[in-house]
Amino acid sequence: MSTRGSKQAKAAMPDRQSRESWLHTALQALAKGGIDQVRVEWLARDLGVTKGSFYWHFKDRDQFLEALLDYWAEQSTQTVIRNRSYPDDPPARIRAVAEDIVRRDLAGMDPHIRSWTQYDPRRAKVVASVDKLRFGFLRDLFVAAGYPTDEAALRAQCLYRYALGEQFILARESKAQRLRRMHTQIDLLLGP
Amino acid sequence: MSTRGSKQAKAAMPDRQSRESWLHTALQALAKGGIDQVRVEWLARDLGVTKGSFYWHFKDRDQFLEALLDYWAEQSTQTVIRNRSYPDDPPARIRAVAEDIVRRDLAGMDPHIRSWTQYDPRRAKVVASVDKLRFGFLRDLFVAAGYPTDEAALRAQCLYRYALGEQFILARESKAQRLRRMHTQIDLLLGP
DNA sequence: GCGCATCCATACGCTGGCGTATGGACAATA
DNA sequence: TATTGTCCATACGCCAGCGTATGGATGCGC
Repeated sequence: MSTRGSKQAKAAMPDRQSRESWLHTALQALAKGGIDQVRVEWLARDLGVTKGSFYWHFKDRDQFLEALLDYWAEQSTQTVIRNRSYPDDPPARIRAVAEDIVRRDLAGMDPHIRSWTQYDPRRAKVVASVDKLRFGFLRDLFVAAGYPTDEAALRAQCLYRYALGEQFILARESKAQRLRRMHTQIDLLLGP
Repeated sequence: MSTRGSKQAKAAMPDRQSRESWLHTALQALAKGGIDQVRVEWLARDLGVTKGSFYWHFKDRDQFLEALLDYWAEQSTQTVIRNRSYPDDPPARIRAVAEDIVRRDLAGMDPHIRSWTQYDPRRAKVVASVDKLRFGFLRDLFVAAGYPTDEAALRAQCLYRYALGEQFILARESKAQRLRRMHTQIDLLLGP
């Protein structure tokens, strides 16, 4: 889809570089104020350039927003997949992953993403695929912890929805509180 | 704050009536497309009137949005409080309430509300108060089911966050599936 | 040097949605 | 009937943000 390379596969860097910086800045803006904080001229100001750059890299705002959603999806899935030395003991592993979810405010933009995409089928599809991948990851953790697939799926769904809901509620609570609750929540899921 | 009555407390109806119809229509719009679907002229078209009416009832859009949030809070809390003949058996009661939460798409606008208000302290406060009330309601249900206060609070928080997360994910799943999962989720919470 | 491609600056037109000004339409009261 | 208050229609000014047109600036190949 993004074949802007002119001739061979020589150096696609200079283009992609700046293209990605637009997307990155846009994600920052989205995270802190929702989709209507993503304005071409505001991003340009943040980047220290003008709209001219934007309209060279992207056709228009709509196409940019599509790219932005894909970019978010890529970032999100990568963050899940990149398992950076979690413990081996399954329960401890689950706890570590959950802590990670809370710590990274990376997830803090989920509300905005979902509010933005919820009733647009094309966009909702992208979010759904991210959910699917995240959920699969969690479910495998519970499977590794010894639960049969159905039970594991159930508990993973519970945890995933809990984590999602968690982000939406507080916004004004300490991370310590969130972590504590998350732990007790996981204990509940790992118990019976 | 809304002292528009000119003389006595005779009939505040004609005014408030139309005022509320604006708010009601705005909530509809908000529910299906987020806060930037709430445009003065669009609401006017939906209502079959013109902006003239709007600016008679409200000072400007900002003040209207404030009123809208209050209106949402009122609706939400009323919906929770109005316990319309739930069963007496605590577990069954919890199940019934949870089903109610799923059935009414009333809750479907939570994502939009939260995305809209999340990083505005004044508005977040309103949402927090609604959360508090809803949560208290749920916690009391678990207390009634025999759990000590702490345990009850924990499980209520779990359920509340679960229910919240639930709304954000699907948007394209059948209600039957949602209900089934909600039930199994509650069984998990009522178990140990 | 020249030509060509990449990337951005400047300046402008255009539209959508906010807010205002003003004047009806209608009902109630006197 | 005249008056007053409530509610809405019409018409306009205004501006923020999108998109475009055009012309540098810079770097690379030859």
